[in-house]
Amino acid sequence: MVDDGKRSGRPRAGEERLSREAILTAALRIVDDDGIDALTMRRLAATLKVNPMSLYHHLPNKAAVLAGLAELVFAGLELPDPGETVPWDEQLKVAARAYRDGLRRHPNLALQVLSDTSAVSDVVVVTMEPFYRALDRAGLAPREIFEAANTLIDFIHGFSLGEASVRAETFELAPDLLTRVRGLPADKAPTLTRIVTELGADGLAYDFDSGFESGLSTLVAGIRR
Amino acid sequence: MVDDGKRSGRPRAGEERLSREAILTAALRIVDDDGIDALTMRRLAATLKVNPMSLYHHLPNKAAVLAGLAELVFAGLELPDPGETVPWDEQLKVAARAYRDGLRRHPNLALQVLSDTSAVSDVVVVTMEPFYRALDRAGLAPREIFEAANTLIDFIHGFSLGEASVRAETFELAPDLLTRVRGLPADKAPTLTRIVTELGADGLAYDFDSGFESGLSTLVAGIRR
DNA sequence: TCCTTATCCATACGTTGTACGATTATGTAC
DNA sequence: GTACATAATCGTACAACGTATGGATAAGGA
Repeated sequence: MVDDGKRSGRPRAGEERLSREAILTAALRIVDDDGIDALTMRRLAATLKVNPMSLYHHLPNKAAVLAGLAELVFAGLELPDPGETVPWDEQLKVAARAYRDGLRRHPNLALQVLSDTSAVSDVVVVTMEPFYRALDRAGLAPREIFEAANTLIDFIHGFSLGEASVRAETFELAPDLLTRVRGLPADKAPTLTRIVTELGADGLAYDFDSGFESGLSTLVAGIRR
Repeated sequence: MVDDGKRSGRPRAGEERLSREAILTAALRIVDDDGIDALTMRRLAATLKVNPMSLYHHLPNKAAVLAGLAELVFAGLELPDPGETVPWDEQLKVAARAYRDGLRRHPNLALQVLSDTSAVSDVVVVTMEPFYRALDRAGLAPREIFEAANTLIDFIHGFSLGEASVRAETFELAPDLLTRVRGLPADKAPTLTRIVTELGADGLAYDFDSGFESGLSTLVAGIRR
């Protein structure tokens, strides 16, 4: 009989191998490395060198693990706030860029994060303060602040979702769109066809960064009235 | 031995019980009724009174079923285009509202639809033509049309995602936010705290429709420069 | 007629989430 | 100390899942 170090009862004080935090950290690593489908309770337990059932003492089920991950990502968001050193519109953009960057750090989690309302709303009210501050400085009424912030957040969410999905498939937008449009009957989408041919392959080259900046500018311009 | 009507070989001509379309339609029904997790190959087969393995003759795997559903939803999107009977900004809004409505018709699929790039891009180029037309009428340059359309679509996606998630949990935003904010240390989010108290419970009452309209107006104003 | 291909079914395998109960240590009350 | 509730872990087991494999039967072209 070999003592492989595994013991079956409660570990001695200070020797606990598990905690909610440790589990979530390991889970985040798995998801970041190998995608959300790679996260199974068994694999998670294995990386923690623990029996799968031990996880259930710290988290009630797998859904709670996923929710915990969303929470983790959101808690890790720290939006910088340059305050009054810059105009309000720049202040708003800085926060928006940081928000996007935070989501982008864990692309495999984008879906989970963006759709997990409970995790989101717990932290989001504090996280979004820089948005509110900037919009307040812009002179908006309370209700307008609220609505403008929501609009901006929705844009970032939609953008991030697209960015995460597309990145996940290593998808080439420009050439794909070109061939797609060329395959269309010309009268199906005349305006699109004209735009694409006017732009040509080079002009179509799209990158996410400039797409994001463009959207941001449009939104800020709209908020300014 | 009872003949229960089941026969094990190829069905006679005209008696086929399956087709890609029939499978997807049944799948959509399951998802709409009981959510995405309720969609299993076994249940799908059962509702079609067919052996689970029969599905695999028409679709290679479950992922293809999900992709097919996304495709179905997108194909069902028909954006009305009032054309020149209204100003370009109204034309844009009409298309945007229809797009949102289309997504809202299958809230349990929102995630799948919005993250399935391949299904999306195949149909989306045609579907979005009304957007391009309206933006063209606004006098934008080709590149600007492209960017503005993307921004608008991203906003709708983000908005729909939030709407679908929240609806799925029958979540009450206003009272929840109030209690949440009241539980905060007052200096954690001063601007938010001030806004919320200024608005009060009534002013906070939020409904998705007006939130969407507000975002739409902001975006249109931004596009107009 | 023969042969390929299309459609459906039966069986079976590996993987998943997790219910249940046993085992051992901790912390508190006496 | 002794007793006991509670906490942390492990072992076993099960139902449900996606789907690989292969067989049955009919369709349709050669």
